[in-house]
Amino acid sequence: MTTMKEIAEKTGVSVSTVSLVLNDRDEGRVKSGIADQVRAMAEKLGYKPNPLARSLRTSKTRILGFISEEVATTPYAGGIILGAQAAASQLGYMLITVNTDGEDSEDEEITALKRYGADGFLYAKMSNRYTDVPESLASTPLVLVDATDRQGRFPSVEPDEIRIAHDATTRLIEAGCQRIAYIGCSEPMLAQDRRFEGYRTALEDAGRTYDESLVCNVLNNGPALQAVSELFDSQRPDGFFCFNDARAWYVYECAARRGLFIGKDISVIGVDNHRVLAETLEPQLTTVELPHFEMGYWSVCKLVSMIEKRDLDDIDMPETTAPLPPLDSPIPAMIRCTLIEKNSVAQRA
Amino acid sequence: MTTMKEIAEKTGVSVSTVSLVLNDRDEGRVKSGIADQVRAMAEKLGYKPNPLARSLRTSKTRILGFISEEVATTPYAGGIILGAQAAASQLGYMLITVNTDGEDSEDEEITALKRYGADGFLYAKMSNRYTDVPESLASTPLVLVDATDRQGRFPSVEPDEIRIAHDATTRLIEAGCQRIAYIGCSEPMLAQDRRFEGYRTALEDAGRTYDESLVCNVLNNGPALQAVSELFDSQRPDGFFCFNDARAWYVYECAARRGLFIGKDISVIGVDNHRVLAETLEPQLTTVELPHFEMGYWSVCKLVSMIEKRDLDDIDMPETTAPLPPLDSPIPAMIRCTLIEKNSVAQRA
DNA sequence: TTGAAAGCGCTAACAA
DNA sequence: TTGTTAGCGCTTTCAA
Repeated sequence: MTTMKEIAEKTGVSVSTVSLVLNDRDEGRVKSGIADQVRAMAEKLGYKPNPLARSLRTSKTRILGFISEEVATTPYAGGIILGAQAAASQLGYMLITVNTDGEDSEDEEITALKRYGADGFLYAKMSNRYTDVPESLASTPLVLVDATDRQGRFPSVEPDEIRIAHDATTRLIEAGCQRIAYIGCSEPMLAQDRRFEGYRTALEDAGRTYDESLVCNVLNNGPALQAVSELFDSQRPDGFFCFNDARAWYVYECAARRGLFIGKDISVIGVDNHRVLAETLEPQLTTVELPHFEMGYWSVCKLVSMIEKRDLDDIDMPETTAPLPPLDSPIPAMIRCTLIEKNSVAQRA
Repeated sequence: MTTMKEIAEKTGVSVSTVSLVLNDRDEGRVKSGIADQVRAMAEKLGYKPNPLARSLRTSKTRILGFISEEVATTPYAGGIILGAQAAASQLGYMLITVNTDGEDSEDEEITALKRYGADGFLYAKMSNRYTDVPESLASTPLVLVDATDRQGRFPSVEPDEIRIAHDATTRLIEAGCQRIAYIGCSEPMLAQDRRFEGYRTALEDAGRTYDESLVCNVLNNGPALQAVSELFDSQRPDGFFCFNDARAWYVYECAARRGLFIGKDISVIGVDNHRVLAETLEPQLTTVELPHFEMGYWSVCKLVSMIEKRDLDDIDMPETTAPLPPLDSPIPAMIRCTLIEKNSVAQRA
């Protein structure tokens, strides 16, 4: 590893000059001839600054801590982390991802990260909920990801759940569904409340009346299938908006057992948390993809702008995001919908 | 943040003494009275060493790089990372997880990590394959995770695929299944070859003849369901060993469409890559969980033992896991798989 | 316009 | 048994 010292020696200048030049602080302070020489030598020797030494001096590490309970364990987390990493690397930061098992380890991991000098933190949850931020985090720059600070002290980046649900339900309406059910989540969380709201207002916006007997909130196990089954038979819906793919699966199962086909007899849109389902059932199940990548990406941009106290308007998203597919599907019952939208990420505060 | 200097001043000794004591190198070099005083003061002041400064001096960072293509994007990766993180944190290391999008970014990320001073690397793949290790990694301590070095230069930690398949198939035999099918993966990879081998030898070990018409290797999409369907009808198997849960899904689908029930009419064991399925279909599907946590954990132990050039026999797995072979296991490249069986297979008399 | 010098917090060889 | 000293590689006054 080449050091500034070597460059200084080989160029016949002092280390301070090298430092000045290589940090682009030479404007009007170092003769441009010298500056050029230094730069050339640095290039030739393949100089790369030693971040450790720099950090020791500046107490800025360009390290970001990404803290999540289960996030990194769940499939959909991947997108968030990927996005966060992309942004970090583009902005010259390094992302350290840490999983905490909920309780104990959390504070430990946070202190560890702090000692390594993390400049700021991302605090991510699995699904949008009101969240209490651990005290140990309160003193450093912090952005919540797919979570909302209960005390409203910290900025957060979250998907626009209402809109997601509104869009999905509207799709079902436009596909000609008459009786649209909502298979939700019976655990309390923002995502559930908001998706339900989106479902409801979409119906109302289309001039329909919301019918609570078409709603069924279940957990991810046990009696869920039974509950969906009952709804299926008693209400005979022809369209389903599902909180996630696990729930869409129950509908799928009901249909299979009754000899019905999704995309033909009934329409289903599910928010796709676990990519498997989309991959496995692709032709039949319509999925809504949450803008995970974008969430991660945007959170990091936000965080860095806080750390460096500057606007990051110049930073734009990479082109990885897909546009909304047109709604011209020939078979109305089969709506293929991959909803990835940059602007469906709502930014708060 | 308290520094050694402060401790030195408040205790009236020199920094070197403090350093000696706090690094437990004071045996016979510092009077025990002084040592005690120093330790007490450190404790009182809540001293934590500054890893940056230490690293700058020692050029050891206690940072480990975890590199994976898609791993962190896929659900089952979570376990590996969790395990790796657990081990790292227990051994006093920090894990930096990096996703590369395959080609370009890989070398970049690696160099970045190297500049941050990573002491060693974990290189993980999604499913056991022969892997070419990037040149940039060849010079540092390295352990492959769920992958095998094509040139055999680096140690790797992988599940015992043959045994997994053998166990699963045997289980089906014991459950009384007469015609056991294997739904495999048609992409070439070690895991597929080995699982197939395990399936086959299990049959033979039970005195049965392997029948190739009961084997169906498919991809994860398109014609897969069709192929499984045909096998289902033409061969009428009563037991299925599936390469992964996506494939178990096809069997599930076939059963549902024919009014059959898993766990009653047919038995299915699938290797559970995507935890969702286990959660959703828990009562019906028998799953084999790969020892992901253990793989991660053990890889880190192995890596650290290489870095520190010492045995880690004293390090044992946390309680959540099954016993592991000693580090100098006769087949060093292979880790014995821990089979976690969640549910029972349909029992036939 | 440049360089000398101090120091970030720590370790380690060497003196005392 | 303890302290002095010299850095690790970099940034940043302050003088020249």
